[in-house]
Amino acid sequence: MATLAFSAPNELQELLGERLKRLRLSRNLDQRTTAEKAGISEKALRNLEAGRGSTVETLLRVLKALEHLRGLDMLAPEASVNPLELLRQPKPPQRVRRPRKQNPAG
Amino acid sequence: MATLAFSAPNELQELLGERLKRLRLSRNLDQRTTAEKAGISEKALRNLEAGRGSTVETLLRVLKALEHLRGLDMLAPEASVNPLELLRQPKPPQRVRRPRKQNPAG
DNA sequence: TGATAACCGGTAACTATGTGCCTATTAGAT
DNA sequence: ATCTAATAGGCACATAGTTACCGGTTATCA
Repeated sequence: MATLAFSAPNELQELLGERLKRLRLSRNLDQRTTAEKAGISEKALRNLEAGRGSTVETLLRVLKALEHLRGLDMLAPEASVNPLELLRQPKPPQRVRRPRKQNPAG
Repeated sequence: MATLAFSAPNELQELLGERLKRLRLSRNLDQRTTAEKAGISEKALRNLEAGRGSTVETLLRVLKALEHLRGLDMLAPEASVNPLELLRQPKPPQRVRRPRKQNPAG
């Protein structure tokens, strides 16, 4: 591990790119085929793999092309609500709730 | 589940956005604080959460702000090489390998 | 070792996203 | 029911990513 400790935005993009590339290689797909399957240009794929900047759409298309959409599940889990909450709340919160005011300290 | 079955690029972006929003709410963070912490504008965060298009950089910054970088680990695992391969290959493949030619069918 | 496909990176034109600002809606607390 | 902060989205301009094309490098096969 250790890699995630850096966590500067650019480093993270490069890290993600490297991993996607390894994922692609493990699928034995070349850039041309992958880009084609994803419906993007080879250059966009290269930029993604090099951590040189991409869009979320490009990322998702590539994940799909690599048949790794399960990664999305893990990126942000479907429901991360506390089971306890479910018992009390009929519907999930739409906003963050903050106490309205401090006690006016009388 | 089921959600991932649709897998049209736009649907996926919206799905990802919804999940990120739920993640943020589960952290009890509002958009302003989150955007600030991530170093992006509130509008960019709104676009991300609404699945209206974002950059990978924005996504990663938000994940970091939500302290959910572990999601990246799972998105694309650090090393997805088959243990068996490790025994034979001194270094991981840099390119996809394809057989050069068919047998000229003599 | 030689051949060649896979990979890499630059540019220019186009398109999409980010930012800042502004107004409207509304969930949730009182 | 009322109040208000959180959320939502439009617009104009700045910035960043995508595409298509190019020539150069190099891993890997033969």
